Amino acid sequence: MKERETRRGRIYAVIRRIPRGRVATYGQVALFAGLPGQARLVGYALAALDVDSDVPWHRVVNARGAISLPPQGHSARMQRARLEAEGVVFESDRVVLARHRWRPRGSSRGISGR
DNA sequence: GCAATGACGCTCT
DNA sequence: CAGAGCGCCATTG
Repeated sequence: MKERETRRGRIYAVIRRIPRGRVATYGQVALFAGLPGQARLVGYALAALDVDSDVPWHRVVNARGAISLPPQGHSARMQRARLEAEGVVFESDRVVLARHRWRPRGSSRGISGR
């Protein structure tokens, strides 16, 4: 499990460029990684992440803005705690994507700000 | 090599 | 707003 990490490496690279205090959805990461529609691959890549990874995986949430990991899970609590520590606001166990959605240059797609 | 599973997303009910 | 169904691809048994 080391070769063919191109796809995974690409995903990690995208996640690494997510600014602090901002969050991105799996679909977004997949899209910017060159894998449109393959949000599952992103989740799979994160699941295989090493504890020593310098990848801010906690900044990745699902399309609803909620943490995909089991709420009672240790990782889920850590993710939320870390996000809140960065200033991310939660609303009913969901991140306010309208306010914290990562917006890389060029992804305007005609948004009026919300 | 086939079958089942999984850190998801979108649409319909 | 919540729940169920279908699709897409990679990893594992």
